[in-house]
Amino acid sequence: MVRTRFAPSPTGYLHIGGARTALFNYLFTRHEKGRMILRIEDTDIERSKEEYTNDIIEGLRWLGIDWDEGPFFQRERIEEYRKFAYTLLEKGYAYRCYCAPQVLEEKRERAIKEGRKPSYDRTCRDKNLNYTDRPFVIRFKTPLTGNVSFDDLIRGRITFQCEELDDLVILRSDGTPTYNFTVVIDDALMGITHVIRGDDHINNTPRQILIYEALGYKVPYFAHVAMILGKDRTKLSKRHGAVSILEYRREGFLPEALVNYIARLGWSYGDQEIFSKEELIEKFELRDVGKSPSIFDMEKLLWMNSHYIKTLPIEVIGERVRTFLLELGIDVENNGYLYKVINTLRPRAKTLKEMAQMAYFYYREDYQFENSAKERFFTKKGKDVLLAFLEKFEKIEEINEGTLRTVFESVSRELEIKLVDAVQIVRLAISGRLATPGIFEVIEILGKESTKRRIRRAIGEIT
RNA sequence: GGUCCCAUCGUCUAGUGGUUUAGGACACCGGCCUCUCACGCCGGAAACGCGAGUUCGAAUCUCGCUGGGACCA
Repeated sequence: MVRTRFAPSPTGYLHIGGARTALFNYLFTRHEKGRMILRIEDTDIERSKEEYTNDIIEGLRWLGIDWDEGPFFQRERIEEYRKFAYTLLEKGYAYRCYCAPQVLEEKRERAIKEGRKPSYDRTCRDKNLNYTDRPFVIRFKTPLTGNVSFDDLIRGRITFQCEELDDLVILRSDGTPTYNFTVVIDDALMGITHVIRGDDHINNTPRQILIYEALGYKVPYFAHVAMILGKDRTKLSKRHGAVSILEYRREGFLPEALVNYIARLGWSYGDQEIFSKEELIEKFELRDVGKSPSIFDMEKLLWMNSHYIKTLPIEVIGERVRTFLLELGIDVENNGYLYKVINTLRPRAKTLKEMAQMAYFYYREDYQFENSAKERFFTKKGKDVLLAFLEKFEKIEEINEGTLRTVFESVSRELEIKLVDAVQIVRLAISGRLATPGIFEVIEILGKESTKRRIRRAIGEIT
């Protein structure tokens, strides 16, 4: 049975890159009908924060990426790692190293100056030292010769020469285990069969394989996914805008859009662009994941988001846009009126936040009139147009496109202005803006009384 | 600096030796629709990093170079 894990360090928010790694793990696992584990790698006490852990978990939940076991916290497992470090020591796969940090630092600097590789010179490797009164680290005994290779599920065979690897520290002098060690212990103990992670870990892989072998555990399959880069082609970081995935939620993105977008970043299925989650699970294969890094493109994400705004069931959009209306101080029911409003806004809004802003005038009559538009249309002539419109509008029995069109046409004919100008003046009066959904549908939705009040208010604005 | 990875339109990518005048999508440009803004529809511009080799034939295989990235220091 396939077992995977997503193992973030809570030293930062869940960003696009992490979310994609999680998604690929999730899609692969569900496709294979396996089990996915969430493990929080919080051994770096200095930099790990609970705030980040919460952000990661909430981000995953929001995206609909669920897991089967965990979250497990490495901080609670320190004793376990320590035990295994000593096991390696006893079996002769590791040794105590008493080299003082300052001495190591001096040697390193000298090596760099002389143009040699600054790796540990293995002073303590074969001395079998065991002083109890002096601080020491435990180092892994890397083979001096030979090579380590593995068949990456995305990249094919990757080989490293052992000479290039030095004897890495697995347990620090304060008794805390190091990253490359804890990962192996956990992946082995948790029965992980497929490690899907960012390709920034490729260089760690040979060291980890050596530890698996020393411990006698089966080496899992590895799949290294290329990084997601910012516009400047460097690793995505705080400089590139929205940090946490939850920031996208705040900005009015839909999780469906984000999941779809992220999935297509580095993975493809012919020419298809739009995938539901079920479809992704059905079609996702590691062999279709690309090898080259990709650049995050906000424009395409926005397009994807507007696609889902247009196509998701209206009740779903209604429920979600309510949050954003509430932020504008508008508390609404998820009912028929909202649905009418949404239907006019769907083709226009790229985000839910934008949709809420556009919807403001449908719910409130205290909207501001756009300044430049006011200057252009709220003139003496404009006032006449509004007065004429109001007079005719009050007389019509039923509000529909036909009757409204007649009103606009006669107003423009009588005052000798273009139809478009009559429409724009009324549009500005009833919404405060010059770009809105079609004027007829807007008036139909607002209703006769509200429309009249709005027109009168606008007339009052004109001096 | 060392190691490792990567390389098709600006961006995401299809393409696995001939079906390719290299396809789709975003963005961009033009047109249509039209009460504004959008949506939609139609059309356009836009790429195989360079150089050798293998082959009858290479975007596709091999090597080198160049460029980019990551990790370690």
